[in-house]
Amino acid sequence: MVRSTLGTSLGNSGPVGRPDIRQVAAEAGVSTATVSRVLSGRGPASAAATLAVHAAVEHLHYVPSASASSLRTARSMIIGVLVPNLANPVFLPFLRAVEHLAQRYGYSVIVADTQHSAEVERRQLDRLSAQRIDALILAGRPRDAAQVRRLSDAGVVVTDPVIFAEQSGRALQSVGTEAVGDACRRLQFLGHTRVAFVAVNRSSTGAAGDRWRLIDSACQSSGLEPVRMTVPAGSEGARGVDIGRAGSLFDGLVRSPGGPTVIWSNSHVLAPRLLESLALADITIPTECSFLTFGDSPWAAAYRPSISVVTDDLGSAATMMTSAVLHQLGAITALPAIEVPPSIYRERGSVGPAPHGATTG
Amino acid sequence: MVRSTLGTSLGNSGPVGRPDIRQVAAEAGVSTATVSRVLSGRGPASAAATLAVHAAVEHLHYVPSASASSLRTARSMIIGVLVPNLANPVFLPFLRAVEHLAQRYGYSVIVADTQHSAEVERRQLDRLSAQRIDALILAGRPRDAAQVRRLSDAGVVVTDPVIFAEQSGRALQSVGTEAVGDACRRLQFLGHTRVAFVAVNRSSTGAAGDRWRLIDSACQSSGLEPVRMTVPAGSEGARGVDIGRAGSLFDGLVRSPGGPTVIWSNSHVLAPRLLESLALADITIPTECSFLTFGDSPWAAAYRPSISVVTDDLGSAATMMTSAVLHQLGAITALPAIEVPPSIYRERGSVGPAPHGATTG
DNA sequence: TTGTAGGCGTTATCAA
DNA sequence: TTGATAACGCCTACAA
Repeated sequence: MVRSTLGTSLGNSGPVGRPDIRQVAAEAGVSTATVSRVLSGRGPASAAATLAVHAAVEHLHYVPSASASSLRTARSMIIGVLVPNLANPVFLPFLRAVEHLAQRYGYSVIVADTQHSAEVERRQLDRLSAQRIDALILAGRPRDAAQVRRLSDAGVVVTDPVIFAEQSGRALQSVGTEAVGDACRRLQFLGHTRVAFVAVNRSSTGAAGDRWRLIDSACQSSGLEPVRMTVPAGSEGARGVDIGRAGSLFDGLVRSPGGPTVIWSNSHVLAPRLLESLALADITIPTECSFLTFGDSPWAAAYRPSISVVTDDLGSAATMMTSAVLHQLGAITALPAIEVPPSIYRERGSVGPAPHGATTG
Repeated sequence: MVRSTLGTSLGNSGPVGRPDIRQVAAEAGVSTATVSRVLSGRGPASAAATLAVHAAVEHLHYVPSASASSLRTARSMIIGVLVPNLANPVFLPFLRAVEHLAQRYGYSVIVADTQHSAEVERRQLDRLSAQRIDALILAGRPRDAAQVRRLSDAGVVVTDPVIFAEQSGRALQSVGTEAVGDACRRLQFLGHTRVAFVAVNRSSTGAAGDRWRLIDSACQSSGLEPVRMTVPAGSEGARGVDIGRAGSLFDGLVRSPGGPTVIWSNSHVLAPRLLESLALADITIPTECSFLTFGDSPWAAAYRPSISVVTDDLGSAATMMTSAVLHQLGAITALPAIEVPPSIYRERGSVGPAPHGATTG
């Protein structure tokens, strides 16, 4: 009989392979079935057997193979998280929340960064599919809905994507709606008329598009004039915005009569670059121009003037999504009745009254 | 024969289970062995067979089970990343780099956040062990070296932890040494004498300890007097530092004769809180006190005065570590001869000459 | 170039 | 309460 060549590759004095459930059984003087029952907690086991098994496990440092278990039980105990762009820090609290909750219930988390590419997304989903993930948490809208649906059809628990659009009915998806309205009303009250929403020029679909629609409609309601601006995407991760160019852009824009009196940054990553551009153009905040951004952080609060934000607490959102997922997976019995954390408009020093005379169109 | 109850749970009209390699074989009119050979690329296969198999795969949306494959081949195609604290944004580029490289070679990445807890770490390592990860990347120093060694003994490729200590010989671990020296020499040149290194009060071992030793010895070489300060750890993730208290702390400290003229923040998360504290105490930077921090970001650059940093490009470090790992795993043949990206002292506006009269001890 | 068959480590069934 | 045993889906040595 060929015991396969695997694991025989090393000399007999080298590190011995991992212990088997059979070795544990032998050491404990019971059958493998008993070991399995004791360790999984499913099925009866005498106190004596339990003790013996645990002793053997300790002694041998036995850790059961997830592959074998998954194969047998058809549950991988893995949750996949599909992130549109891991470079964006907003996903860190998100990921963290998912990971914390997941690990508490014995699940592992596989991160898959789409890198804003349909091709990468396809491969990532294939990989997650291969891993037979029990659940998929979408931190952004997937490019290929069909592939996701296929996973769902195969029994994977799939969440709705976390997006910031107004049109969808789901509670988690409406994140942002109210706060954007609050911000717009407030800007209007302060005498502003024209708002420039600035996003990085990406392949159209994405959070920016959703947010734009959101802002657009909120502005209409408040009688504000929204303007959509894009800055070119630079090299990933480094300094993405050509600051000099953006500086002159703002210079001509903000100072011209009829120009916007509010700059609204689409993302927390973009904001500091825009702020630097404004500083280079010697535009003072909030006297000449108010400023706000999506996404909060200690840095935004520490900046002078401190930066107003519309923020979403993605961590809480992730906790809720993960709870729901774990509930569907049967890991949590009662779904805690937590409300969706509303997004918040947090006004700070960077938003002030519109500069005099700016209200004349 | 009992075909098990799994997969029979749903009615015959519901979503059908995932296709099997046997179904693919049947559809393609070949044997399972041929399917396996075609898909893995290992072993011969005729053009006709290859074509038929691929057609069947497309048609059935077949994705091979990683569990089964792992079980058989003893390779999980999973890389584990152990992070000491996912709340810290410095790990985002790190994680991103690992994930990008890993996925390019077919590996999935499981994130395990230690949450600065030995107990959580143990469970996380157990889980990673259960998943039979092929490699473990340590983004921080593990509490329990023994457990990690056991993984290593079991054949898992384990990296050295990314730490910032001076004592170790490995290139990747020396990240930080030079730059800290640069910063100290520069501070000395600017007339500074006393440097306060501020860290969050954690359970001693960690990057802060390593960095402290690093700074301590670098200061000695430059004739600077280092002082170690800690601020209490607050609720995780929220506002971790009691700003009011820290403010008064700095007030008494910086303004007293013989007090430090440089505040050096241990982390990029801590920095904005300290800055806010300094602002509350009306301490002006860099006139009254210079400021620098570990870890860079667009926000640090955008801050006024812009913040000097000692930064490490953990993304590049992660790329290197992952390359090395993939090399050891046999996924990459030739290890690219990239130099270790040296850490950099990036002086910006927040560091200036020592205030007059401060040099008298 | 292809097919047959056995086993990877675990769990669940069933009989004792 | 326990143990023997048959799968889970895939890979690969070996024979054809």
